[in-house]
Amino acid sequence: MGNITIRELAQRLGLSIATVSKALKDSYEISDATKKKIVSLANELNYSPNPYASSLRKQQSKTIAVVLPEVADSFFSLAINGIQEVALAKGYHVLFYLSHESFELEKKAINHCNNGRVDGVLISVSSETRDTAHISSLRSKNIPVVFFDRELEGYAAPKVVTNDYECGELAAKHLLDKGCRFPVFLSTSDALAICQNRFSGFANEINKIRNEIATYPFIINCSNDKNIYDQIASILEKFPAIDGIVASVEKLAIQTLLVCADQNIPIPDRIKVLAFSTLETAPLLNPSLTTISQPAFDIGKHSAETLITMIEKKKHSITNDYKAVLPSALNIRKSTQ
Amino acid sequence: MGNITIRELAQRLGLSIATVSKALKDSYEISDATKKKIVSLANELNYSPNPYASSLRKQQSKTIAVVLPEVADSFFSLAINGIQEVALAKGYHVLFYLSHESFELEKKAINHCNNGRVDGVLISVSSETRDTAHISSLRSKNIPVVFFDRELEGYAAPKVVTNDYECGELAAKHLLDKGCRFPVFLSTSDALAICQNRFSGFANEINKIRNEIATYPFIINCSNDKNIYDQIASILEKFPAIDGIVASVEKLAIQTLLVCADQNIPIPDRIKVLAFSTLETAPLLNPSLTTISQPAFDIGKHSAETLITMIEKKKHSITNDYKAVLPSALNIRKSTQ
DNA sequence: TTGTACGCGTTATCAC
DNA sequence: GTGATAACGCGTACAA
Repeated sequence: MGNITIRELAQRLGLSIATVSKALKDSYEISDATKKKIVSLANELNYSPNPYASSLRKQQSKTIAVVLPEVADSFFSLAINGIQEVALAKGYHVLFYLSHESFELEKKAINHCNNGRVDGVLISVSSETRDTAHISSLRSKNIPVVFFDRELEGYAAPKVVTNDYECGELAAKHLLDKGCRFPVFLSTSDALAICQNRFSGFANEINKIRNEIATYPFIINCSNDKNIYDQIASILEKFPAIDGIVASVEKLAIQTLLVCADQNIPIPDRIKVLAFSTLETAPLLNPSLTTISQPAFDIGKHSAETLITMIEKKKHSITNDYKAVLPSALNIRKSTQ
Repeated sequence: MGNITIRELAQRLGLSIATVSKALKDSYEISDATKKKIVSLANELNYSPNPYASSLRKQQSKTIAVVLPEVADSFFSLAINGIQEVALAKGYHVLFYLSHESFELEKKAINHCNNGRVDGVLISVSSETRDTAHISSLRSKNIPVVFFDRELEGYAAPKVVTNDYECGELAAKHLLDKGCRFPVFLSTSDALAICQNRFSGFANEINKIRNEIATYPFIINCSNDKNIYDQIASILEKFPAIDGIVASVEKLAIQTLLVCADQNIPIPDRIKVLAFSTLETAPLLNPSLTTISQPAFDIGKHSAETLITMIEKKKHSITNDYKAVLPSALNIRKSTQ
């Protein structure tokens, strides 16, 4: 509205629009004297260039989109911090879209990115996501995409992840070491690469001693977001032999602990619990929670750096098979003693 | 780039740009026949209008900014969910800026909003914020601002908050009830209205019985973000009489619990702890944590609704003295038994 | 019912 | 060193 424009500056100073524009960008073509006049008036009037006019002209928005399932989750909120740090440093703005684990919402979000609104997209896919057409459509418009954490197996794009397979092994080993005979892996989706990989590592270890172990479910999918609590409760009832749980994501961990608390299932005495999580309160829980903690901040940071490199270098530097693997750490606490 | 434009659609169909534009908006001026042709081609080519061109022309961006101190905090992450829900429903995009409790970063963020980039701003101020000039500058450009949770006392703008004063009273009453003689209030900033109000209520209760109580610090500011842990540790050392703590924000609560755990200070036996917090793990902590939990989601939701109402109704409906107060709840758990 | 033409605020090219 | 002017893609008076 009452916004001050470059044209107005020009008129007030009796100069041309072009001169003002150049002066504000400190072009060598403009004399120091007029530069000074222009800049000082601009400051005085608190002039700020209209970003959308500029975007339209330059065909770039200096904006990236971040599409993720949830923000009320310690992993994602830390990752966001990393993303924001890079964005701030490089002069990018950040648009957020939450999928809430819904494929439809994710598609909708991606479609908002298809028209010049953003220069690139950072995505951690929903647990429902199987199809990749929506993401391919970004590529067809030359909008770079980087996956972080929750990638899409088989889709060729740069990815920043953690060493999920090894951590799955580590989790299983730890539980077996601590005497578990019937550990089970709680998955949040059979399509997510992070779950698949974490489980593969887990299963690999379990299989080494499988003949010792009776048949019971190694993996259980808690897909429907609504009643995770009930699902976990019924699992524990149905398979009383279960003496170890690996929660593949934070939400499953918290619900597991709630179920055990409500049903007076002693941890670690009857069931040992290990969670993939960056929960800050893990050491304060009752009992303190053994976790495999991802380098969330660094994953966010590195993925944003990767994306911006692609945007600015026009993808020559980073290829679609680029994959950064940042290691997680096992933090042993009382829930698995 | 290879982006498909309205002009291209027009050329392919041998129509004018105006016709296409109108048809895509389902204008009554265009015949059904040509509408159909246009829409089907648009779909086929996956046409999506350039939002920045549209913003420029319409002088509105359908975008709001959210400026807040932190996202790795359960209150803010839940509030974000509320904001996003409304934004999605009303067709707005959301740009996030984190201040990390820094006034400079907050100013920088606000300055990005000063030029047509956003139609309105939702803000929860940093703990360093005292000056209001940066926010006034938004108003001078007719960009509506709504405060949520962390408002600025004395600055006339719509606000969505919780009943901080009453909750401060409630906190004090509860601790006194449970036998505390020397409860202390941990504040994160002496300038934040939420801290002032929570403390005022707290102090009001304490003062009722003040003559019974020796002199000790009723309120302590943990301002510097870096070493909150150390600050709390030294407070507890310096004032061993302290037998109750009210943590005014989540970060202070967690650090308090960590200090007590490390120093083997038994909760609630030696010190009772109550936190303003929406921590999902509060019931799972050791001991479970008594909280005053804010309606974070609803605060986010209502503030976004308020902002969008102002944007669309051009402020006639909502005045600067608008203030919505959503009540918090006391959840009594073991940390204060 | 459709088309012409202009402007939103910038940037970039080219002429002076 | 400075100034016209043409885009960028869209929306909308106003003609036709």
